[in-house]
Amino acid sequence: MTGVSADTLRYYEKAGLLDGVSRNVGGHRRFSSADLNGLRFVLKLRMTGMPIRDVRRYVELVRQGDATTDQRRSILQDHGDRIRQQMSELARCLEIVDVKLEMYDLGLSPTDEHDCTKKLASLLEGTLK
Amino acid sequence: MTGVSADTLRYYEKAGLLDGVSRNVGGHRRFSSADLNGLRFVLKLRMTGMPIRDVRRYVELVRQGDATTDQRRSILQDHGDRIRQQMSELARCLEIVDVKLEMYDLGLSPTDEHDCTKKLASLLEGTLK
DNA sequence: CCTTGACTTGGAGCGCACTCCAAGTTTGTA
DNA sequence: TACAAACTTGGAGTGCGCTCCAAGTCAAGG
Repeated sequence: MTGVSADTLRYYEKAGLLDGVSRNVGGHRRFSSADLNGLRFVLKLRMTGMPIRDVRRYVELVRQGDATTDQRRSILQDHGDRIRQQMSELARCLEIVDVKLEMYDLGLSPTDEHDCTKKLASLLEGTLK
Repeated sequence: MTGVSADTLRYYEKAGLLDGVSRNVGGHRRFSSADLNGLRFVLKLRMTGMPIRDVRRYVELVRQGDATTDQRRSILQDHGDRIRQQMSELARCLEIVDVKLEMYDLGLSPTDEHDCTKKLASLLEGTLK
């Protein structure tokens, strides 16, 4: 349902990223929809580069209840900022890849001296923008 | 100059990510500005998640000259697409983090049933949007 | 010339995040 | 009830990307 492997699920639970996944009589895991949404949120944090130990820390704070909301808020605020940074960094890199592609589409060798190459060099050196 | 460690530089060269870094008489590396821009481009690829083996492949194609421009163009096009995917994925995750933050800012426990919680659940389940 | 610090190499080690395995248990279908 | 498939566990193994180390060489200031 979430695209993660059973092994990863078990690993996440053991690592403390999933809280209170209940079991049936035989001991098999039964994921409630709350478990599922917890997992989905954890996956969003992971997908955006939060290390497992930090996710664990966040999940621990959730378990500790309302007294920790301030800490959690600040964790998420910081993480949101990091995501925004990642996005702008990706945008910068994409620009460079696209300029390089533009060069290829103009049929230029990447070692040629040319306006486009210079633009690329400026971008790479960070002397532009 | 680029923020990468000397060890990483040596590792990248050994791995075939840097082409033709020249040496002085004593065998010490002397990075030309071309080397530097090559490195900077490699770093853009790495920063956007291209694995080292794929960067090596790209660099090998560059070394092989003009006959490989088509392959290189398609590599960069595919990679550009992946970057765009990453960016939209980050945007989706950021939206969810921001909704969660909104909940915290409203002073709600994340386990409360509420409009905002429902919005978050819809986002997590992907039933919305 | 001498010393100190930065460089060279090959190779070992590390942290992260899974991923796989073996041996045993539970579940669902015929 | 039999049996295969899917689950359980602890722990070992894998791949990636560095990062560190030891032993030796080179470079620059006093």
